[in-house]
Amino acid sequence: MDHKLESYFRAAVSVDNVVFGFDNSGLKVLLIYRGAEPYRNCWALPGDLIALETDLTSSAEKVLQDLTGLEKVYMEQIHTFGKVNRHPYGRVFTVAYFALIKTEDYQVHASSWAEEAAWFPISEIPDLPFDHNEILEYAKNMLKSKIRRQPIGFELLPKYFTLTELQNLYESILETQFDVRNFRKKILSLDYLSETGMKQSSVTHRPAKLYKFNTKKYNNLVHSGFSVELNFPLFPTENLTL
Amino acid sequence: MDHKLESYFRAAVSVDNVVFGFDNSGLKVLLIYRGAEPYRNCWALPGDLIALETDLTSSAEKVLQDLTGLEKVYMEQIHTFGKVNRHPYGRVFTVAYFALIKTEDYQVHASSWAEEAAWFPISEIPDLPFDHNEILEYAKNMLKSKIRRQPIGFELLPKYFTLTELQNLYESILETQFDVRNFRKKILSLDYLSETGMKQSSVTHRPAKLYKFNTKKYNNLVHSGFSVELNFPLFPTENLTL
DNA sequence: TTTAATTATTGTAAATTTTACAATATATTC
DNA sequence: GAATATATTGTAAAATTTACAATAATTAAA
Repeated sequence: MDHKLESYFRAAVSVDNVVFGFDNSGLKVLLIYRGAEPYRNCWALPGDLIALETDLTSSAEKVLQDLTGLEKVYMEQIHTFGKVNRHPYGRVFTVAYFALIKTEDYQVHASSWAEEAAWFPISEIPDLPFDHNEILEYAKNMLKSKIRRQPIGFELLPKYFTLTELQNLYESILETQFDVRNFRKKILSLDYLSETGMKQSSVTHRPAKLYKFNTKKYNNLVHSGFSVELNFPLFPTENLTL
Repeated sequence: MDHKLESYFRAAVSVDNVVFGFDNSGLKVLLIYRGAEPYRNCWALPGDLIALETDLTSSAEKVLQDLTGLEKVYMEQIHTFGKVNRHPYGRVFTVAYFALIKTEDYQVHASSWAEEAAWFPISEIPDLPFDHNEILEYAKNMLKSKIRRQPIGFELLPKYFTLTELQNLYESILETQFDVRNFRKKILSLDYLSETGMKQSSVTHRPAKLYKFNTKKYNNLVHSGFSVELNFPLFPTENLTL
């Protein structure tokens, strides 16, 4: 078997990141305009081949940092895609990650391998090269399923946010609507939000209270074994099945 | 960059399967005794390097089929592990899968690269080579989390089973206990089990009714958008947080 | 300063689900 | 038929979820 061993060591592995952001107009995904072959001059997910001396996790973080300049971002591995012909240059497996970033903290960097970077509304994603559309679908489903079980939504919001913003975020991701009173009751009952005492300013109507995610409270809850799942549906019995 | 391109194509990718089985004495994992280097003469997860002409998914199925002779088994990708030094022969990424099999259908095959194969109780797993213990932890958590949301438990049981067996299965996987009455009410209310009209035989006590998983009912439920999550806790408020 | 416009905030009763808890039924073996 | 062993079932209390609309706070305009 030893004489065959080297025949296995001719694959490449890449990471592809699905970077989600959120603003008042909804959920967004960051795409780059490829400046290099293959698929030069196409919008695609930010990704790169992995250097053999770099850990998988580090590679994913590096791709994101090169693109956004952000460190310590919420990232999670989604799935690995490995069809034989998914890459024109050879056998390339790709490990997909998703990342959640606060768009207000983000500065566009056109990085080495990207001529441009831009936010695309989740509902207006163009045809992407490789299997990137499939990866994006996976990422969307994972986000949907994850936000129901863990308070990751806060990674997409500014440090201080209103309950209305939070509700909009949940509604965008889950593609459904919630009753205002029930949503607030539920999210506050989970007891990991804190009032900041501050209010919105420069709005032309009653300003909303600003809340923040209370990491300490949350960790205590999790540590004490409390379930922090958000039970849905909360409104006109929408059916959410995974 | 082209002159560097080939430097990326020197990785290998493997699949490692965590194969779960279940019998009256609890949850089991299938391990093989390695007959080849590296880590010859160690118990390890069944896995193999991927041939470059084989799709990722097919490779995972092939490893399992070589080992068990089973096709059309419930399999799902868990996670990909890619630390630089996880394999002594070079840069090897491994994609971990878990599989659920009905042990009664299973025939032990000592396959090409395995001298032996044996079931290990989930609580008695030895030290494993590579990062296999870590992979197994991932798999256990995934199974725990998945069985709460999808009726995959049936993949581990015989075609016909009793509610007591089903409860034992859930209790083994979730490492908790349920009240008999509440468990039955809940699982029957989900309405994807059918009575078969048959009963246990050759037991020395009141025989239990045999049920089966009704795929048609289940698909209808899912299709009609019904949630088939099993809400826990069902018993002395055990705290299950993910 | 009043009015209009806009969004924020809050309570409650009904329905549903979950929980806690133990007595009775059905089979085999002796 | 008595002993043994497991299977099966109901109900009331508690908790959660649901459905539903009036009032509050701010700015801009009149």
